[in-house]
Amino acid sequence: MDGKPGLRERKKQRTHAAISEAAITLFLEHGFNQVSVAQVAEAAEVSKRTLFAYFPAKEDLVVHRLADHETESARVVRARPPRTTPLTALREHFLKGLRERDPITGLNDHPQILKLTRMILDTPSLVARMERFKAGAERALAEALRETADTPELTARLAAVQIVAVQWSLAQDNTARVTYGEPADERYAGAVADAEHAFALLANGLRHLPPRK
Amino acid sequence: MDGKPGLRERKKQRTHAAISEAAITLFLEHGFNQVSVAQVAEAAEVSKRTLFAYFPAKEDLVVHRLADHETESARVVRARPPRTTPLTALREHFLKGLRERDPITGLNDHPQILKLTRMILDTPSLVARMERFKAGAERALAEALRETADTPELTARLAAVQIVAVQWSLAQDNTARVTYGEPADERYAGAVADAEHAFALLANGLRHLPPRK
DNA sequence: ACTATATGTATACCAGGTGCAGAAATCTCC
DNA sequence: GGAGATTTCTGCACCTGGTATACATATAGT
Repeated sequence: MDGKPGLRERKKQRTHAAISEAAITLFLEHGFNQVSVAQVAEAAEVSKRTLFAYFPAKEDLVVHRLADHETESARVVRARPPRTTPLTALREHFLKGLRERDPITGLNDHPQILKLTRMILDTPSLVARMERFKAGAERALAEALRETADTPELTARLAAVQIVAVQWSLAQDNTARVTYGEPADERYAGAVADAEHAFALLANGLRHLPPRK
Repeated sequence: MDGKPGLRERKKQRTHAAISEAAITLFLEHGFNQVSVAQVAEAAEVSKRTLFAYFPAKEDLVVHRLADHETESARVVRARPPRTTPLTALREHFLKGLRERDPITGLNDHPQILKLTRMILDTPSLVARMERFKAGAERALAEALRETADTPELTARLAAVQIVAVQWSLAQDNTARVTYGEPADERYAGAVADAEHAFALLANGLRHLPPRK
């Protein structure tokens, strides 16, 4: 598909990677707010102006790595096997993520990833930036539902926001526990049980929330 | 409860109101990003530093008016009549909001409110600020569910994020349509139908999303 | 009226982000 | 392989949101 990326293209990729690496290294060492973009630029041997040509905002130096995940749920729904409901496919995919300790599930305690996760959660501007990913994920998933599940627009959007919110909530819970010190392997069983519970709730609805006596 | 607010207290309230008013006026006239906080401070006849003593960030000049709504769902759940499920109480409350054209439902086309809404939705940093309200609403609602519905922690959190996400989605839809030019009174019937559908989905679950053939 | 305290101001400063003019590298075509 | 067009990088000045410091003013309580 791409026999010769061209020198220019390769150089761009290398610069992009260099900036990102320098940024993550510095951020992990001193904290996001303690490092200025000027310092990152200097460490990457690039001008501040160039840095902003590659990354539109300081926060993107960190979160651009999660860009692929934005459309992950949508892709899973589109690629689901025949006779499988979207929810089933998404549940299976999430459980697979837990098994594989995919950082997106929050169930990963490798020190590097743990530290990065903690930094993100402790930095309001980074959390805000993550929320925008959530919005993107909702849009993409709604689109996938509409197209592959013959679902009316409104239903697709409502289902999408519920699903994304629940996945996010599960991941946050795992992250919180692992961050608190619980080893991922110990948390695994509980994480699976919680995920099953969550997807069951999603499937069966909230009508069983008890009334006031 | 407060017989004598005291001169100091009253002055503070007046300053607060003056700054907020000056800000909204200027923002509506020229746009959020086109007006600097320095200009707002000058219009309110206050120093920049004082402005930041009253409002922690520029965005708060706009969104502080919605602060009350943050715990609205939680209050509704706590105050629900006997033998009423949380979901029923929330549905009734939302429908009442539609009837009364509560701006929080998106179903309000008064020019002032419409313009303000449009401005918020068109300004990324303001949208981000709104997301933080959403998070607060989720926490408060989860707490209310846990306490008044005898629901385990996880279930309460999951239910809360779903409910808040759906309400938000409904409001956004209404806002989009009204912003697009549809009069609120014309939209009303559709908004009610959509809300009923959304709460039914919330109650009954997503298990009926069709499989891939 | 007098003093402790809360509130406001002026000024200087920092960091993220952008606009601009020109230098340097890359590509293209001969 | 070199000349010119094009893209990318750079340095610099500049704007804005937000904070620190040090000082002035107004209020509250006696």
